Amino acid sequence: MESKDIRAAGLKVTLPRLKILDMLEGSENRHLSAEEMYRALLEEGEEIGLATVYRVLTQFEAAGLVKRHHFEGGSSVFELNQGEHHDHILCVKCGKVDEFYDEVIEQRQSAIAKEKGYKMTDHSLYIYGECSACTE
Amino acid sequence: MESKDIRAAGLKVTLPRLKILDMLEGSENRHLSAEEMYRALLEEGEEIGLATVYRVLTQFEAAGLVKRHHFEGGSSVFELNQGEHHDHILCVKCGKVDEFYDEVIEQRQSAIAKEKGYKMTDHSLYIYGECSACTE
DNA sequence: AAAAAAGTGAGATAATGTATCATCAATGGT
DNA sequence: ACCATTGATGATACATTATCTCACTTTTTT
Repeated sequence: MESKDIRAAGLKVTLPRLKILDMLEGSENRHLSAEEMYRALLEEGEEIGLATVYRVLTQFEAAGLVKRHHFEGGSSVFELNQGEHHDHILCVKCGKVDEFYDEVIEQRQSAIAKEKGYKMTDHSLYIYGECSACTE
Repeated sequence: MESKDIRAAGLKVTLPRLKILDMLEGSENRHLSAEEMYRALLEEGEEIGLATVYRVLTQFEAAGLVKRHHFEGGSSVFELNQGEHHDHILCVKCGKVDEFYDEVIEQRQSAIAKEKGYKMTDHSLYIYGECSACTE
């Protein structure tokens, strides 16, 4: 019952918000763009405007429910924020996205920020390449 | 004499191209957006169109003369590609950009790509934070 | 159930970047 | 140095992604 999460974010529980959360939880693809969600909702027969999708995702992001990523060359994608921080590696051919977490990299990043006199608030690391399926 | 570089890229040596290269070489700020360069050129009295700035920068990028970066939240910025690869750490308040290179991170990235079955072609790492000047 | 508060959808608008095309300039052979 | 060829330019139209506006609707509160 994800309506709890919505309420906890200080937002009213509305149909668009429930549908969007459902979609992020239920989808095969953990990383969806606003446009993709909008089209999928249309196909389900929901009458939800694109502006609403963007608006809701931005609110969810502010509330920490989802994470927004700017992958190279395209639109932003969103994924459920389920605790664990991770970075992304993606295939430039087929668009496949994998996740990883590397403690060494995390530590080096903190060390670098400190060394340069920055109070780190965020970081983004994307590795681009060709996945095994596309290389063959 | 940077006209050599332009010629080596298979491009004709034209005034817009020279001016843009000059600007990238001479600027205090190593990281400039197309729009910034366009406005600076206007102020210098050059009659160079914005489309030309974008076109030339894209060609320079293809030729390996410049690197394009997509920092969070804004437009792309360009910097001269002077050999050494490096990553960026930037201040979310004042926009300051610092560069760094960390061998450990580079190695871990390669290792992760291999581990996940990707042939790595590129990667981007941005650390965001507040610089020492802005923290006070 | 009514009032107050917040959310919604359609379309306008913004921001960034690319494509088109008539005109103009740089290069290379003479 | 001239001129033909090839490529480059600038103005503007267009494309894409995302946000803003506002009349109307839905939630929530009372």
